[in-house]
Amino acid sequence: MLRAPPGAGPAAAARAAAPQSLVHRGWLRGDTPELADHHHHHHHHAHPHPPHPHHAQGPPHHGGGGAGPGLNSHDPHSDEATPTSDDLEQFAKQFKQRRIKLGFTQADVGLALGTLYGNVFSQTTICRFEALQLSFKNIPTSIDKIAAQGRKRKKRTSIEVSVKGALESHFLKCPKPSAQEITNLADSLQLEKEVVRVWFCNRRQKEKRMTPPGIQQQTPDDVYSQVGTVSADTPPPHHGLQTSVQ
DNA sequence: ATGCATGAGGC
DNA sequence: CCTCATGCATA
Repeated sequence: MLRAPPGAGPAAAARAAAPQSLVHRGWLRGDTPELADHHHHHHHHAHPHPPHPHHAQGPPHHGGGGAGPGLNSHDPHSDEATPTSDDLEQFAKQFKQRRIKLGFTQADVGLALGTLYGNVFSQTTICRFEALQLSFKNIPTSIDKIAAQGRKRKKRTSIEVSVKGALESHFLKCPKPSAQEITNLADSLQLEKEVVRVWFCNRRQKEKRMTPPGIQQQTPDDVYSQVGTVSADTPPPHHGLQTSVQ
């Protein structure tokens, strides 16, 4: 699966990466996401805990699937990085292509980022970023998360396919069962209540990633009926589907 | 690439 | 307890 980078360890990866303050504005609209060495870069060290709004809700993210209609309510006030879903998509795409071209793995990138900014990203995060399954609510939070880890993680319980099927069935009927329902469902399936509860939580998250706003399953005509409502913006065709896997 | 798990923050 | 963002471990 993951193989060592072609004659290049993390060191090489670190040497190569150098976007600007990834955790800030530079990373969404700055110059091209060049992984190749750059020029100036005043390393303003990563601040411990800026009063970042941990996670604001309201998913402006849309799946890479269908072209994202201009649903952005770009705040007119000249603050700054009000990332456009469109920009993100383009950036992610270029980012991935560049990364692959240079022969780096997602893990390499995440590690390199950590080496440079003390902000480590996991392979998972890089992967989800490239797949546009991240919302950018808070990029710098990974620090909080990894810092909080110092506990014994429960072994991943593997749920049998048959059981998964049963859970799926219930999910279709009731995506959000009550504590009581979870309890007896867990009982009938011989699983810990917590496992079932978490399963539903994760299943709901998955649902949102698979059916994000922007996935019009209606007739193509419908997508055109909304132009002129939000903005006279011209939605670029984009790609149809993200089928390319590593 | 993705499934299950952990945690923060919000009701 | 839920939602979200993340990550370890795994298929």
